Order: sequence, then C-alpha cells, then structure tokens
Amino acid sequence: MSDMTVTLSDVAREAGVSLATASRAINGSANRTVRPELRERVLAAAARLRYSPDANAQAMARGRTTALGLIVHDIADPYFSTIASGVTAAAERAGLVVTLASTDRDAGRELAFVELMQRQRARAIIVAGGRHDDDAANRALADALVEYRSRGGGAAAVGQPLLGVDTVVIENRSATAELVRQLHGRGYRRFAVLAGPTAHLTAHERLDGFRTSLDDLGTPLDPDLVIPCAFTRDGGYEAMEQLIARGVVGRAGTGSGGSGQPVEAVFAVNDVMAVGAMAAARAAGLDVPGDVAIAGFDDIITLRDITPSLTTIRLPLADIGAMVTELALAPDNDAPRLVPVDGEVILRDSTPPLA
Amino acid sequence: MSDMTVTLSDVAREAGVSLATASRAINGSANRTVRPELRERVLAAAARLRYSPDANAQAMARGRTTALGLIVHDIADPYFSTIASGVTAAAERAGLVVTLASTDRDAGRELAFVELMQRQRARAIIVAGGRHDDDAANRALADALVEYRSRGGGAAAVGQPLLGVDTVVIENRSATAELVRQLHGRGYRRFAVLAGPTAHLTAHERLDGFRTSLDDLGTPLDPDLVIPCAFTRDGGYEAMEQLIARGVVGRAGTGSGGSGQPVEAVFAVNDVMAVGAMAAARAAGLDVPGDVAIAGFDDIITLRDITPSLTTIRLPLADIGAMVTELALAPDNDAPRLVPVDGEVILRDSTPPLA
DNA sequence: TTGTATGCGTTATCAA
DNA sequence: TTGATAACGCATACAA
Repeated sequence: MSDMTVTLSDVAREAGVSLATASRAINGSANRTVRPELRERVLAAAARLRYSPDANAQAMARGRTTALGLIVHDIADPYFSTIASGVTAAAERAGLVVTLASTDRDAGRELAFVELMQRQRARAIIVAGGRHDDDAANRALADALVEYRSRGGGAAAVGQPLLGVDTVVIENRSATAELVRQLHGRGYRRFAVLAGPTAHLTAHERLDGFRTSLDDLGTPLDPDLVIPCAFTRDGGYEAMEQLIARGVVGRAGTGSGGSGQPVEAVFAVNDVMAVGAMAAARAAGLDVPGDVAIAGFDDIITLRDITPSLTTIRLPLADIGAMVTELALAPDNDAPRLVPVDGEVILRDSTPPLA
Repeated sequence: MSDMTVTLSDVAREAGVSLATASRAINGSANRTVRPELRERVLAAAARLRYSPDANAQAMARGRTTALGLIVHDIADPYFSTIASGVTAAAERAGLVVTLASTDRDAGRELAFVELMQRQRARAIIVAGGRHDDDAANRALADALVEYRSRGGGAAAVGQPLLGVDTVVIENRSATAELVRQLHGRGYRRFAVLAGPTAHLTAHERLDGFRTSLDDLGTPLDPDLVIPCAFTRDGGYEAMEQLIARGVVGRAGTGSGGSGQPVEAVFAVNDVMAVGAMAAARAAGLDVPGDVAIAGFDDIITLRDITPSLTTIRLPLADIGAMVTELALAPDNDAPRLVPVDGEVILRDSTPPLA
C-alpha cells in the first residue's frame, strides 16, 4: 500500500526545511543558493523517502516540457527506423525524450499527432517521411505546424520542403542523375523504372532525376517503361512481373517481343522495391544481373549483403535523424532553413559493367 | 505575438460560463451534466480561441497520464522496430502515446529510462529485448520495475521472464529444437553454430535448444563447432570466417582438415548473423547451400527475399508488440503472467534436402 | 541564504 | 444543471 505518492512537501518536512529550499536543493538550478549542509539533508531525506519528482508538475510550473514528437510513416520500415535511431540519440544528448507516432501514411493521423503534441506542449515536432502530392493534406499539416510554432514549439522535417518548416532536404534528383551517369559509364543505355506511386513526391523526384539525366545523355527513357506501383517490396515485385509479362525484360539475347530492344537495367525507386523486383525476376527464371541489371535507392543496411549486391544510393539516414533533431531544436528562425543532403552512388554487382 | 496561451478560463469567460462548466463541456466526461446549449457555446468559444488543453495540467489534475514507455536495445534493428510497430499500434488503440528509448544495450540507460518514466508518471513500461546474463543488472532493473509498479504503473517485458513482470516469453529452446528435427529430416547431421555472445540469454537459449535436440537425436553437437560472436551481422561474418579458416567449412566434397567430417549446415542464432555468415561464405568463394547450408532465426521481413532464401524461425514480432502492450496495460496481477510465443520453422532454400 | 506565498491549467468536490 | 473553490505538485518572485 505504498501507493501514497511522496511529494516535495514530504521531503521538505522530513528534512526540516521549507518547500522552496527543498525545491532548490533538488533541482540544483543555475543559482545554487542553498547551503551545502541543508542541501545534503534534503537529498538524504529525498533518498530516504524514495522521492521521485513529478515531471508533469515540473512541466507545468516551469512552463516547458522535455518531450520531442517524432512522426514516421512506419517504424517497422528500415528507412524510418534508422532515422528514428538518429533522432533518439540526438534527443538523448539534448536531454529530451522522444514520443513516437507511426502513422501508416495516414494524413489524418499525422494531423492528430501534431495536435496531440501541441497539447503535450512538446518542445518540438519532427516529421520524417516524404510527402504525397496531396495539396490539401500538406497544407493542413503545414497549417498545424504553423500553429504549433506560433505557440513556441519547434518543428522540422525530412524530405521535401513543403511544410514551411526547417527541412533536411534529400537531393533525390541529383542523386538519381548521378546514378544514371555512372550506369551510363558502365555501358547501360536502355532502362525501365519501377516508379512507385505517382503521387509520392519522393518517388517522383527519384524518377524525375533519372529521366532528366537520361534525356541529357541523349538516351531518353521510354515512357512505357516507367511502371507505377506501390512503394513497397510487393510493389516492386508486381511491377517487375509486368515488365516480364510484356517481354521487355527477359532472357539476355532473347529479343523477345515488346517495344524493340530489351531493357538492360531496371531502376527501382527504393531498395525494398529493388529486392522485390529481384525476387520477381528469379521467380520468372531470370538471372540478375545476367538477364537484367537492377538498382535501388537508400542503401538499407540490412540489405547490404544480398546477392547480387545491390547498386544503390546511400543516404546517411542516422545522420539525417540527428540533423533534423538539431533543426527542430534550434532557436526559431524566420525563414525555414533547408539543409540539403546528397546521396552517394554505390555501384555493386547488380549492375556490372556491360560487356 | 500570439504566444499568449489560451487557457480554459479564457474559454469560460468567452462563453460566459464558469470554469467548471467549460471543463465539463470540453472533456465530455462520463456524466455529461451540461445543457446542450451551453455545451455548444463553450465548444464554439474554444474553437474561436483555438484552445488547446494542456495535457500536463490535465495529467496533474487527473492524477494519471497517457504515456507508455518503450525500451528497446536498438530501434534501427528490424527485430525491435517490428515489435515497436506492434506496440505503437496497440498503444494508439488504447489512447496512449509511446515514449521511446533506444538504449544501445546499456543497462545504465535502461535503468535511467525506467526512472524517467517513473517521473513522467507513465501508465506502463515495456521492456523489449533479451536480457544478458548479468544478475546485477537484471536485478537492478527488476527492482526499478518493482518500485515503479508499487507506485501504480504497469510493466511487461518480452524475452526472458527475469524481471518479475508480465512477460511474453519467446520459446527459443523449443523452436530451435524443432528446427533441428526438421533439418535432421532433410538429412543434416553435422552442424556448427554461430552462437552469439555467451552472456546473451536469447542467444544462449537458442543454442541450448539446438544442442539438446541434437543430443536427443543421437548426433551431438561438437563443442568446438560452437562459435561465440557478436549478436550482429559482423559477428556472424567473423564467426563464419573462423569456421572457414579452420577448414571445418569448405568446398563440398573436400574433407579439408579440421576435426573429421566437414560441417553440413551452420545455424546462426539470428537472421542478420546468418546473412553475415552467407556473406563470409561467398567472400571465401563458397556456395550456399552447395558447400554449406545456413539457417537463421527471427524471419526478419526485410530478409525474406535474399538468395538463397533463408531457412529460419518465424516470430510474430508485431503481434508480440501488441501482446506485450496489453499485458503492460492489464490490471495489476499478483503473480507475473507469462505468455509463451512459439516460433514457426520455415524451411527454405538455404537448407535443401541433402542428397 | 532561507521561507512565504502565489501561480501554472486543469479536474473534482461541494454547495447552490 | 451550474458555479465557487480547493486540490494536484512543483517553481519562483518576493520578502525576510
């Protein structure tokens, strides 16, 4: 029945000092205006009584909390969980505690979580995860964040700079452009792209950089070879199946139908899709990269040992998590700061030099 | 300069009602003893003033919060992030918000986080992740949880039932025993085990079930072929290198040295270690499963498409997250409830039937 | 350096 | 059904 909560008043009484003195002795704030002897007495009393300060009461009295909100689409996705690890590490350094929301890409839940963090008086909110091409949803979220910031909260995002807050901007276009150049250097000319959802901005940017770069090199991408699909492993699998069914991907040397020459390489806009595509290729009896080369994006750490090793674009996800945390916590700026982050092309065995 | 916080008093004044009425109208608690007309007026005033209830003040007045603490070793690890996704989903259903700590396997930080959650007056704490064979650390954590529970908090764990709280117990031994039986059925007799850290209880249990089952089948495991290593991809890689260097794993048909017959299959106590082992085998020019079969544990979703597909033991990680959440939130029991969860052996191409 | 008293924003108790 | 008013547990301005 020790459910009786021990309060600071109890500690003060036990130590024979006033509430104020007990408070000062225990939080040990800037101006430590408490005699060492008393201080000891208070600390001893607190220990004796197993006193545990009530963070909620402190938050109310101080007018600020120690919480940091983190919104991800899906914490089980390695992309987000790696960012989250960077965020938790940075938050711990800042003495903050991370409150996590995994919203399953539901705009309504994102909004609800921002409002929840507003109620919790969280110090800052971090929105990780690419936006969709849904102006209404983006504007609603942006508005909620404006409101939140107007009330003193910090906010930052990773992905596209669409929310009006400090953002770690992933340079998707330049990264895929560079990938194209390097694949070109290895002799690849004819590509297909597993493009993800049309409305998915990250997917779109990756496709766009890829396409633009191919245009620049004078070997434009055939629009028929851009396959929209889900941003998931299954999406990659099914899109690859389509390519195979249409005969644009098949046994090497077999100019099997489709529109002219067969595709030499398939670019999936993320790694898990690329892995799905590999699985589909194998299921169809094709060899990767013998029959078709495959490249992805993200360099998910768990996938670094797959066979054949996957050509991809590395993003420093944990660092990104740390960066966005610092942005969210930085003193309020008038104009949103944009911190660009480049991807690094990693050529591996899934796209060997073409003979 | 709308930094002026709108309080419930403001809403009450704006609506021309008392503070009490405003409170009742807005939280809409069980006994809705407020006239619809007034209620509307209050809600309208709240909306007009963009009122946002202060969760900390509510927590203090109500005497309970809406927070749920989750401790994982490493949120970037797919094992934990998948459990975390189950926890966040269940927590949302319960109207709770998840506070996340990624402790990097640091016992001190685990303890600190429990105390932090105690200060936050969190409703419950979930400890995910296997214990180490460190009695002092386990006891300290158990004590902290006892203290926490004595103050009204809920607590639950996943892994070993060593913390004195409700636990989702992973039946590691029976799972690996079943794996052995099935591999036996496919003709395997001579195994090596990449065993993880000796003090790691989960690793130990998996090894133990494996070994015991082999004993029962009359084909005991050679102790020299149990390689301690880190519980990581690199640990698996290095342990496999050792086996190769010692000549107990090598080209099929090449009875190359070592102690007698070469190893037919290598069991790694988790999937990422198994993948590391595969990488080491390939780096040494060996074929999997041609030269050596490999099996893992966990059935990490991101790894389901690797080649060759990995024989492993599936754990319903997201469900486990949901289950442990329910345990943590369930009304206080005297004796710790133990909920066993079985793994399901999934035979795949990395351990084909032996000729 | 210490103590007193007030406020933080809400809920809940008690009268009206 | 509504309204004063007292908690809730702590920090802090002000006084001593």
